[in-house]
Amino acid sequence: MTSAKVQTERYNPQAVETNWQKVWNDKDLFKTDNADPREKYYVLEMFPYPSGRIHVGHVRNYAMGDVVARFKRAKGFNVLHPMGWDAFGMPAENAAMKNKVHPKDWTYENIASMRGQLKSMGLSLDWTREFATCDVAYYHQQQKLFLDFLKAGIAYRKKSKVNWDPEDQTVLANEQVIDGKGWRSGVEVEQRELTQWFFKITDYAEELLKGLEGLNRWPDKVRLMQKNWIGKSEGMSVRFAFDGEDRDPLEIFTTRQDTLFGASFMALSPDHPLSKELAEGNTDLAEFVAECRRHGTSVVAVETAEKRGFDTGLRVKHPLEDRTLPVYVANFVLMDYGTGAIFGCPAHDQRDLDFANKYGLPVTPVVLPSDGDAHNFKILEEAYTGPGTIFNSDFLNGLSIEDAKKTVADKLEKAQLAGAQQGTRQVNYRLRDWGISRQRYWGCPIPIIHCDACGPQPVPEDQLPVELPGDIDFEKPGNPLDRHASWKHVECPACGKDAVRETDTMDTFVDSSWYFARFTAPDAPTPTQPDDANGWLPVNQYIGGVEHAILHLLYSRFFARAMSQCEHMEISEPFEGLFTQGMVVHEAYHDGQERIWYAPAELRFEGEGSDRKAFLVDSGQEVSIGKIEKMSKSKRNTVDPDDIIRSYGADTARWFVLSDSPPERDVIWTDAGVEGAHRFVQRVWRLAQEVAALGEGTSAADHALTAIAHKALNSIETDIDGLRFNRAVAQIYELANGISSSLAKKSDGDTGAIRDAFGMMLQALAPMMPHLAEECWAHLGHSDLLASRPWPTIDESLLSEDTVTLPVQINGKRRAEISVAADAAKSDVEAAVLAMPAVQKALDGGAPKKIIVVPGRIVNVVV
RNA sequence: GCGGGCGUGGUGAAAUUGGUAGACACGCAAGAUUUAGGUUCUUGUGGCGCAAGCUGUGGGGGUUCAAGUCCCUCCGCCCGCACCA
Repeated sequence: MTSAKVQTERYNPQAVETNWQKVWNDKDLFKTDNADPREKYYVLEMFPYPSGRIHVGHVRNYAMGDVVARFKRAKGFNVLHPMGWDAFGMPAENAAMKNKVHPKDWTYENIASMRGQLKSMGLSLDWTREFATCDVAYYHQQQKLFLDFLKAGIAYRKKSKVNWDPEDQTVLANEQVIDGKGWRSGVEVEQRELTQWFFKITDYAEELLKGLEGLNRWPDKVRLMQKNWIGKSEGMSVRFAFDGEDRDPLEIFTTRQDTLFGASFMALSPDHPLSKELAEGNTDLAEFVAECRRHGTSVVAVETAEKRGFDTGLRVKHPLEDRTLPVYVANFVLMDYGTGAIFGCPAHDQRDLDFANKYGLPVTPVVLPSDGDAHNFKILEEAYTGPGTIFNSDFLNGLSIEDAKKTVADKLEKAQLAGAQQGTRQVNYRLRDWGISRQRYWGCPIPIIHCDACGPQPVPEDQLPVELPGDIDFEKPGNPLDRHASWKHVECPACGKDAVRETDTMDTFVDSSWYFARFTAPDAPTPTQPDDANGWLPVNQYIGGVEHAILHLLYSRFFARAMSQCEHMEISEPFEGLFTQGMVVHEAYHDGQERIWYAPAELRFEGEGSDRKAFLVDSGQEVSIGKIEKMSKSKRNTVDPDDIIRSYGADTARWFVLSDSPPERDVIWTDAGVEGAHRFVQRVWRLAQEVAALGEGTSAADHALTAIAHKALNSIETDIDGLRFNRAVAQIYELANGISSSLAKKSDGDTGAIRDAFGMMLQALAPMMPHLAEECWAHLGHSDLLASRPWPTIDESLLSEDTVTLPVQINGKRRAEISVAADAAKSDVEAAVLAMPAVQKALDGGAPKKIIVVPGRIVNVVV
């Protein structure tokens, strides 16, 4: 140890962080100017629901976004990095019912405290663009959008089956129904027919599907999930004429028209109009239909349900041969897919086979596997769904499945031309229209007035916004808007007679389907102002949790198209790049039966590894250390970011969530990890003081440390661009190690190189630990702000070495190394390698069988 | 059931996409500094072995001069969808 010890003081994050936050804020450093001519870059994290407190998942999400924002700013982009609040929704109403606080007050108070928490993280956000979706100005625009959609035929009303919670007296979304029971009330959910507002997302099914192909900066996983959700299947609709009945033909949808000769029955959904009609005159059938309805929704019921049916006695004619098929009502046929009716081909569909076996219907195989024997191929308990050749099928015999599908489709379509109405090619999607009506108070009112004489009328534009009333009571269950004494009673805008407002509000997913567009124009009178939106959209980098892979992201993609159709903007995709980050998880502690859960702060720990034990601090009682799982209030395994920021500072928290774990993977929160992160903060500060104490020195451009710094910055740049923050962090550690060892053995003349390398390290650090970097930068005597400094220019000439060390393998095992010029010819390398003693020894006087030289990589000698 | 992903030291993980497996960090061990603890610094740290060396990326097999990476197969874990005709 040759260097004189520099007396260092400890870094005090609390004072330093608030100071720099104030400096940045006073200079409006992160306020975005739409007129700025530089290239635009829009980075957005999924905006939070104002639950009251931020959690470490938010910290991770916003830290990642902030790294990108600060880095892109340093790279010279005009960056938009805004923040807002997804503020409508049930929790506010639940709080109102429980604590007698108005949802509005509850929400805005939560926003105020969460805003304070986010500000303490030192995020480079443009706070002037902040809004909450419950702001009247925001939902005003949303109501206008709704009316535009209505005019364009994108919004419509229809009767539909919904999940109705009789306790809470509201409609529940499918994901709010758990095992057939309401997620909040725990009461058995009923199926009700209600008239609801829908968005015609199905009109965009094909576009939404095609658009996925172009989203190459989205995770494959999310694209695949959306593809499956849209669920395109190509087949045909086939019409079966009734035998001896004067009825319209029975229309079914199939993707397997090639197996038509194997058909042995028809099956209707219990909800099919024909089932309902027949049930009216048949009490047994009516009973069967009612029973089917009682089952249905819950996952368990579906899994275990036996295939059951009811023979209606009706018969239809087979479209391709001279025979008839019985028509059943069956519990496994869904009304809301296809036409609600199917033809059953037991040999090649497991459900149909189970059904046929139960009711003694014929099972005729028509697809023969390549190793099958046409005379002995039998289907007993397991349907054959694999590839093969068509047989037992008249004119289709010998064709492949694909050719048979085509032949049948052609034939039935031709028959249709001839007036026989037999079939048409058809594409079906699993995707359904989006029902947006919710019987709730705390949401965006649907701007419609119902008049007995004129029907539903849009609220005229000059009467917008339809504001939520402030005086509201939550004493009784049901929709408070509907109960309100005066709010809903209005005049019909068309005829002036007494009429009532629509009292349903919109699904909160509507609010989050276009908020990214609202950020682009801070004071826009229209939703987006096309000029601004078009310059900023699509969002260049969107970051959020994978739990929104389907609904939110699909709805937003739909909105981008629908809003473009209504001329609010001109884009099809809202998010050019998407990154789904992993969760922050933590051990959970319980009483052994997972009934009582304990917070980490209540416990002390003893031992290591498998001997590790946890005890209650108060009583000393031992508790069980449970699984590492998602932080949740109910399991009490949450960590409050405020505590971390108060004791270690925001930079430590940011550094911890960016380190170690790849950002798409879950990260385990541990105290040791946080302390490790904090030690690095202190170490950087010590380095800053030691470097500052060096004083000015001459810069030696050819110093080894200079090359290390340029290489590090170069790969950090690539890593941040690819959102591989954990690798960028590792690079910074290596650079810090390089600087430390140069300091330890410094000689006169190095000081300039050390100062320069440390400065570069601070610039690399700035996107991740902005306060610390800024403080160190100022400590080195700089008068400008690091936060507004451009990213350093990388000297390309320092990135490559003149000589490289190549591993030398003999028969694929590493036996030696050799130093050669980086641009050495293959033959020279070969000669040098062959002259090596280790190689000579291995060759034992002979010649090598083969020698492989991969320039800059490796040499392998095969003997 | 269908679809997708993953499996690397005591731990979190790297590996330029077929080219030195374990970068970086945590932990651990030994030593130094400190009044003590923490901090800090140095050295070591996949396993076996005194060593030369051998071995090693869930198991087995294959392709290749060369496999964590590609192919086949089995095992285990995770996620999504789920009677979608």
